[in-house]
Amino acid sequence: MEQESNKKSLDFIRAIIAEDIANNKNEGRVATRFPPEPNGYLHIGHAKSICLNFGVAEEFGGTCNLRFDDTNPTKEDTEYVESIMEDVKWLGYDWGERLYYASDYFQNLYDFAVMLIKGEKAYVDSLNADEIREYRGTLSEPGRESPFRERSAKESLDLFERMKEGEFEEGAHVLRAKIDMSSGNLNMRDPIMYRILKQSHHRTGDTWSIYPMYDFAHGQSDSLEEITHSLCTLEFADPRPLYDWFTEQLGIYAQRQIEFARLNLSYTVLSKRKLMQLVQDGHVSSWDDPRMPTVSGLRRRGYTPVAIRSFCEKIGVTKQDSVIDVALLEHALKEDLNKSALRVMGVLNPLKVVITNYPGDSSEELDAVNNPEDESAGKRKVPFSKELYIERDDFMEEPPKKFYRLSLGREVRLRYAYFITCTDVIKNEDGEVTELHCTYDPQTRGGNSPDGRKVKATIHWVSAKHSIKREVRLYDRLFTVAEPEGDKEGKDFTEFLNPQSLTVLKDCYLEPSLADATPGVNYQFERLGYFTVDTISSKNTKPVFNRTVTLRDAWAKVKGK
RNA sequence: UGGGCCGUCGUCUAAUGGUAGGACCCUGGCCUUUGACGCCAGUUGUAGAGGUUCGAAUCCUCUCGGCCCAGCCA
Repeated sequence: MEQESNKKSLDFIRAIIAEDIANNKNEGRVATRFPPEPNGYLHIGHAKSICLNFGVAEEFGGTCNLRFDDTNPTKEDTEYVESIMEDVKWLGYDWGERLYYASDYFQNLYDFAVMLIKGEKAYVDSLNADEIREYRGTLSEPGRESPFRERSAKESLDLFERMKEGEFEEGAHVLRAKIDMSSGNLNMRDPIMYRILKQSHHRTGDTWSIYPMYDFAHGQSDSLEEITHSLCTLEFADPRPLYDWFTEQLGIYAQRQIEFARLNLSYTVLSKRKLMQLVQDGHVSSWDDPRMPTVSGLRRRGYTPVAIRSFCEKIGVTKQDSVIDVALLEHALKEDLNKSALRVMGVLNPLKVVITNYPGDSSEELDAVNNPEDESAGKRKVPFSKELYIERDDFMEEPPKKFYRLSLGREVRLRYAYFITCTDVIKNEDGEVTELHCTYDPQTRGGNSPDGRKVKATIHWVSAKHSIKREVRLYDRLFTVAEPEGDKEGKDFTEFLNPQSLTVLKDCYLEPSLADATPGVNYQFERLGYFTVDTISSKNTKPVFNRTVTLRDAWAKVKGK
């Protein structure tokens, strides 16, 4: 088995790392990092990166740092730092002592900048933002050199120090690298290293009035932490030569950056801006709305860390732009939940059933299996009595050909209970079915008939007087189309929002064992799907249940045809 | 059309010059006290054209198509 798993092909990044180790590069050391900017909540795309970076470290006996890329104080906040740490931990990864912040390196970075100025590799530019853009040229035309480009090192140094002292207003000057204004790679056209920002930083407060750009911080941060393999998404391939230029000019440890494709998921959006818009425009309740693809949203929905990690493993790592079918995510979820979730019975759309030949006010308890996939989960008792609720969908007055469930005159099994036969259909003045009268066969207690009689269907139920009434929220995909972004006719992604993404059911009847249900436990409501207690809406009130994902429903497919 | 990256079943992803395989989805069937799960079977693919080679998804050339870059964001 071990040999087999060794033979299993590695993705291109793991192949590179394996080769580096074989060549004793970095003395065989492997060090990665997960470097989020604390300006928002983590989503499933970040989970891919987390699983990759922490996963690689685990597999190759290396380390993985958690580093906050907090170089822009205008967007960052400790609230995000905390949620990010919570999410990474929840996914099951541990950075141990290896918690870093780019802001820890502000002094190092400043010193690096001074070195480059002294070496005439950087200069203070006093053009304004519009002028800099104009001088940068275009994709097909080279840029022009700034009139301040040949400013002396002494003058630049003086200005840079005064920028640091807060002597100038935002935008008055920037520090630029002196590289090549005619490069085909726009990132090399004298990129900005530092800008003046008179903003309080969530960690350094008002210590600094200049802040390094990401491009001048990330590579050096990797270098200072001696990251061997700096894994990032494809859009960072363009500035890679710049990072390499900085480390070379500075003569510091050079990490190797490797880019991979970011995750796209069907029927959702994954850009921070768009997720923000969904929250701000009230299309969802919050960042952790159970319909959101954020880690916190998925967690609240009932996703498990195991499922998310398994998903990340299944999708692989390549450089190809791709859209992963959300069905694969759901598959990974169901695979985990099928093994681990406790089975219970709950009726979402109740229809009353009276067992006419069952003795009036008596009741009894029947044995039910908690998890057929896991014997150690044991059994429980479920109460049975004369009046029950069954699912409205489980009865049809005029059943079509392949409908196996209850109808007038037909016998079905109540799971773990008895065979019942429908004898009467009670309707109101509008002709709606309000109640069913059935008879039960006492010989079939537990669900089997001594005469070997078979029924075609087994349906779930709850005892009316023993059941608990609870609110259940049904979630569906947020968008009606697979790729809501980048519509060919230029429609905004919000035009594809699914108006049915949330259905609230107030009057659901659940078996009494669910009275103690606590958040964080996954249940399978038999024949319906997986559900979990909502963490937010269940505080100081009766628990509310979220439907995590439905079960496969063969009847729904037949019916649909 | 400057630079960078990428094209393998519907969707992901293997095959690193030697039988194009797996997963998801889908379709049948079996099993079933969940129309679940499981099991079995099946459909479908190397963007195109040349070239090199005994042999090409893989190497070369060209064509076509897609993604990213002109923030004092990351």
